[in-house]
Amino acid sequence: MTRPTSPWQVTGDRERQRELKRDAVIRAAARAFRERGYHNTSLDDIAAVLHVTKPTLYYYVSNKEQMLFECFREGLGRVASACGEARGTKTSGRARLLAVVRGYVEAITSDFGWCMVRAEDQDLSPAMSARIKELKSEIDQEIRGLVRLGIADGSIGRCDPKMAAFALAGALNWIAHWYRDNASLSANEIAERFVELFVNGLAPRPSGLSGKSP
Amino acid sequence: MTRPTSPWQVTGDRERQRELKRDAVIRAAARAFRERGYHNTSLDDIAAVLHVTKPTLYYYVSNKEQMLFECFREGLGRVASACGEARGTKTSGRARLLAVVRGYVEAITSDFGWCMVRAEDQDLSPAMSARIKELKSEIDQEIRGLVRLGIADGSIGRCDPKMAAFALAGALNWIAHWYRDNASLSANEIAERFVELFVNGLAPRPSGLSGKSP
DNA sequence: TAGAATTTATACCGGCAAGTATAATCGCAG
DNA sequence: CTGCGATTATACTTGCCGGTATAAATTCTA
Repeated sequence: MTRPTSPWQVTGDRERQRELKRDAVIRAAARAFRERGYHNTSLDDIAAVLHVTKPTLYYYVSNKEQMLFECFREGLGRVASACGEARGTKTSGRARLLAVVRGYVEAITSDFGWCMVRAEDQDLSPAMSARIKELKSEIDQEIRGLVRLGIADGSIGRCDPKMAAFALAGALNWIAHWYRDNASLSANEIAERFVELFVNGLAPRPSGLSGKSP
Repeated sequence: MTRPTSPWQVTGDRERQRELKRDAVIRAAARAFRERGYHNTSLDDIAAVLHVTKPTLYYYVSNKEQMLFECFREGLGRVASACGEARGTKTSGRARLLAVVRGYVEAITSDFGWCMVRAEDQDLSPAMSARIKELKSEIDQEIRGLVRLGIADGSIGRCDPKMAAFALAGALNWIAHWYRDNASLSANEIAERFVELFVNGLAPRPSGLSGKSP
């Protein structure tokens, strides 16, 4: 019911262009939000970065709130797909958890890291807010599941999966507060150290059997 | 140079009243911010909770920004004093760290927990923002110091103190995101589990010598 | 090259909320 | 009860910013 008959699919190039521009808008928004915060960023600011004017933004996005939503989604989506990949592999619970951690750090240090964790879902409409909560909850459940799996297969010691998931996610999310692009550590290095820390804990280990079980 | 001569100190009751009311304003602000976020909270909202009107608030506080600042300070101050107490005791680095964790959880689950970690210092004037950063940095340094101390005295295993402090603080700060007053776990229980987790790590331990060294 | 669709800009509206005169009250000392 | 400081309320101004009506420019198709 759009476009009568023959040239149903446009040049294809036009659509691609549009998509790219839309992505650029979302990206610019994400960066601006990270730097100044959601409420301290005006649409004019975002437009200026792109050398465009405000109405142009509205051509690609329906309103400011939706920009935030898309940023949320982009970031969370990356973590979710890391979870998905981990589920594919058939290694131990601990190994899978570590894979997720790597993907998580990657996502959190991206442009969308800020939105992912520091943006307030209060700033979203109830419907969008609910959707975000849902996505976050899925990730949380995924992590808890991996911890439980690890406990079951013996690759992780006994602990409260819920608390472990909270602590791990908290430590990871917090990276968004202190990470800077020019940081001394790369995303991967950070992931390695976090893994080391969470696996071995702070207590001194009787050296030798540090942590390479299943 | 205020109040000529004799009754320098007023009734004392008057001053006390004022102080109490001011505290009530800050508290109300903290609660409102936590529920709706800083930018979604109007001064009229805060005033309404106190059954007062907006100008009354200005009698106790110079502007909205200062309210946020005071909330920040209150929360951070509590953590700082936990650090101070820990420094008093002469126990192992690990024991002191655990004491700090308890105080930290207490602070983060208070009314000021939200402001402490989720409020954006972007919303503060450069001067105030700088002051907050300073306070946060002091706490961070304190924690790193305890980790180093623990490593030195053998109560903590070898690790990167900076990363350990980041991970620990992150996990703790994140509590502000999920903690609800009616939660099943009390602040103290949360602290215990976190300590257990961070001390022992996720890897299974050869049972027996779990973690009660110096 | 006509003209339709797509893309962008100019110029405006409206509302909300921070902050502020100004004046009315309240409570206590004399 | 009287007058002065401390406290609170009424009613307003002001600026910002999200959102939009409208028209111009650009690009593709035929």
